[in-house]
Amino acid sequence: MSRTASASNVFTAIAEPRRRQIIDLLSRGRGLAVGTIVVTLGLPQPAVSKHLGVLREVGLVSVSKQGQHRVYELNVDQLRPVYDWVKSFEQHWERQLDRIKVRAERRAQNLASTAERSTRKKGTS
Amino acid sequence: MSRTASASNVFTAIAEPRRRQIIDLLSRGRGLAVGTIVVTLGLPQPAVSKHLGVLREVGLVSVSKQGQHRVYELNVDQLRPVYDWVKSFEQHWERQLDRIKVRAERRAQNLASTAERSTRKKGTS
DNA sequence: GGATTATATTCCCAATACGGAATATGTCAA
DNA sequence: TTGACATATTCCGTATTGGGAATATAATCC
Repeated sequence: MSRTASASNVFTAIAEPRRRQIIDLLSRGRGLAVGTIVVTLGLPQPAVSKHLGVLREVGLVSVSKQGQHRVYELNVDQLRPVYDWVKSFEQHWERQLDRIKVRAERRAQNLASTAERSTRKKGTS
Repeated sequence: MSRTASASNVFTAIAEPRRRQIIDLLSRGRGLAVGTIVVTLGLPQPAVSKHLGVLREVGLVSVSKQGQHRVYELNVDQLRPVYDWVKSFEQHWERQLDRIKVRAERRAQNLASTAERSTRKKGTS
């Protein structure tokens, strides 16, 4: 299994767009057979099986046999490391938003006082 | 530049552990020279430059020349797609937490009633 | 058993990825 | 200019990736 060798971590697993698609698909509709995924995403079956293999390997999905199909289910908790990592930057956006807000307010102030001044001028002229 | 070719998206860029290290490092200490990164992470300089190249290519960092060094700065907003994607699974954790909570409460109830029963038994015995 | 369906695996291939060593480029200082 | 730094780029080698086609495995139905 060549493609799975170094895909030993979740970050690598989710780097693939198709795999994120599969994850998205699995995140709604609890438990999907491979065939469903194949049809829904319009990918060749071997490709889907391989991607599912990678996801399985890092624990992002788990399988259960159900008759002649395998039903795949998302183990959403395995995404936690990604969530935690990226969440640690949340504050930066907030800070940035704050800066933008402050700047906007300052601009508004300036506009207001400019308007006031020009109004006064108009009024006095 | 071989490694940068298909690393055209942020998800691929952050798949590399070293690159995440670099991002982490840059996230504190606004603006770092390459040499600082090299020393701090203990990686060979060419490796650092290459990784920075990838990060630059996807817009995750930006450079400014400052004398004879280049100062790299994190563009944290470029991590937004990752954040947004993974955040969409937040509710699943909450749901899971809810389930756990409910189960815990049920357990607590059972324990309570068991305790009550045994107390009553004790009391009546 | 034999055919059919569902899925996994294998093989082959072109395209990268990443590391290391060497080298190029750019900047400052004397 | 020469030399010392700081950083980027190139070259090379090996490993890995993902796709496609073919095939293997497994379960189901007749």
